[in-house]
This record gives sequence, structure tokens and C-alpha cells, in this order.
Amino acid sequence: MVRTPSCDKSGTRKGTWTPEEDRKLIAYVTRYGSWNWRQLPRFAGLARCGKSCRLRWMNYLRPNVKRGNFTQQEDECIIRMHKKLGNKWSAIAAELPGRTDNEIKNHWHTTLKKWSQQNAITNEEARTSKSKDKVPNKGVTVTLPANSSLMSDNSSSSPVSSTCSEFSSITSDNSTAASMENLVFEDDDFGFLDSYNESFWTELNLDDISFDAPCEMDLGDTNVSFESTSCSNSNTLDSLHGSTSESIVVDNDFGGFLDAYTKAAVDNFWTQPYVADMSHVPSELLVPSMAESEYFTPIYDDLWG
DNA sequence: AACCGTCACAACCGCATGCGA
DNA sequence: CTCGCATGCGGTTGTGACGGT
Repeated sequence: MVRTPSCDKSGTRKGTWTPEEDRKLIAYVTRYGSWNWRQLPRFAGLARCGKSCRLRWMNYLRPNVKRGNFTQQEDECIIRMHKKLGNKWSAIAAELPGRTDNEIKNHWHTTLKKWSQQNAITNEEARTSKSKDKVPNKGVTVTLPANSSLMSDNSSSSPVSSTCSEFSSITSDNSTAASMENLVFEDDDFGFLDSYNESFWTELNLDDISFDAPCEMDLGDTNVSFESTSCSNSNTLDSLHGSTSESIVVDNDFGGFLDAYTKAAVDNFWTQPYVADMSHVPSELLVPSMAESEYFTPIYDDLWG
């Protein structure tokens, strides 16, 4: 699942990002911001193109990126939005806080596309049979299969057919087509899953997932959790290089993201604005070899090492 | 145990778009 | 208006994991 690192002719690295590269990118972006992606790798000491840095940051390293399996609700939202918007992955991603367009796109192509197609066939068959019976058909129903990642081993008793009518089907009726953004999940909203599968919550770590609006700030309840259910590697950053067994859940405020690292960091380091006035950046930092210097290394060794 | 096909997903590539000079 | 640059977006590829034989 991991690409073999390689270099192109100009010496720019390609392929899988290493933990060390991630450290450098996080260190730079959290402190100075992404003021120019093309120039950033040079200043951050990364032998990567700006595009690659941006992609890595946007899809995996930035705060609020939610990892782990897609929930039933997310799956249904994706299917519904795709039906409505087509391959507008960024627009669909906007409806799913914490999910990236790339992740949604991959999930669609590997899983949901098939379901959707199968479902379309099923609906067509149902429509045909119903029309024979002269029964009105209201809207298009999308039912996720019981053997999905969420429905690992149960079938008829799946949440889809149980008490969560809000998500039990997806119709073309606009009145029920609320976006995920507008959905408020109370504890009870997932109550229907309680009787479903004991391993469900531990596998997905949904108890820490927040659907707060992106702009919502709640510093009093900052919730940052980096969880690993099976990986023995305690290095948080390294766990990013694991697969889907980890879920990284960060509430939607950047301060919270930074707070997660302050324990081991130099106290006043993180209190400085992460978007710095570059005129005050020590000149020695503004050279390609910056990251090879000792300037950052001790701090981030403490943070992640 | 070895092989093979499929799956999942990280990452790359090329084009589109936005914006300032 | 045009050009060039930076960024965003969607399609596609490459590779390891995994399950079946």
C-alpha cells in the first residue's frame, strides 16, 4: 500500500512520505503557514515539489482530518451527494467535515460505486415489479449492503433497516436531503448501533468523532485524540503511516491541534503566531538547508521522537 | 508455502481556475 | 485583454495487503 520512495531527475523526491518528511512539513506549516506552496519545500528543507507538500498537508497532516472507516451516515451522504453533484469530490467533501476529497474519491471508486450501481439495478427491478402492482414509488431508495465495512457480519438487523429512519434511506425528496453539515448527532443518534456489533465502536472510534461546524471554537472542550487500536507504535506521527486501523480525530480548531503537542514542546514556541512575519524569521532559516540545521530538530524530536 | 487476483489507498499527473501584474 | 504564476480539482496509477486456491 506504500509507494517505494524514488527521485525524479531533478532530485525531487516522489513516493511515500516518510515520518521525517512529515515532521518537517508539520513543523513548517504550523509555524509559518502555507504562504507559498511552491517555495515552501525549499524553506522547509523538503526535497519535494510544492504540489506534493500541499497534497500531503491537505489530505493527511492538517488538523481536522478524520481517518478511519467511513460511517454509515457518511456513506449515505456521499452517495446522495454524488447522485446530486456527480464527481464534484471537493463539493462532496465540504459536506463531510474531516473528510478530504481524495479520501472520498477513493472510497467511492473502491466501495460505494459498486453499491450504488447494484442499488440502481435493484431499484430498477423494484420499480418494474412495483409498476406492475400499480404501487406508487416515492423517490429513489439507496440501501447500503450488509457486508460493508460497517456491516461486517450482520445483515437484516443492520442499522439501515432499524430505528434510524433519518439515514435508513436516501430519497430524492429535498425535504430529507439535509447535508451532513446540518446534522446534529446526539449520543442517542447512534443508539441504534448499540445492539448491533460490540466491536463496532472500538474499531471505528466513533465516540470521538465530532461533526461540529468547522468554524466552531470550543477551547474549553478541546478534544484531540490520536488513537491506535492495534498498532503498537506509540509514535503519533508514525501512526499516520499506518493503515485504517488508526483514527485521528481532532476537533475543529487549530488551537486544539497545537495544544496536543505542547506537552513536550518548548513552552513559548507554540504561543507564537504560526503565521509568522517573515521579516523576523532568522535569516539562517530562509535557506534550503534550514531543516538540516539544529534549529528545529531538538524540538520535534521531543514532540514526536 | 507459493502463487495469483483483487482490494484499498497514497500519491502523481495534467488540466482548470483564480488572481495579480 | 493577456500573460504568468499559484492553487485547486479530478482522473489515474502504483504498490502493499489480503484472501483464495
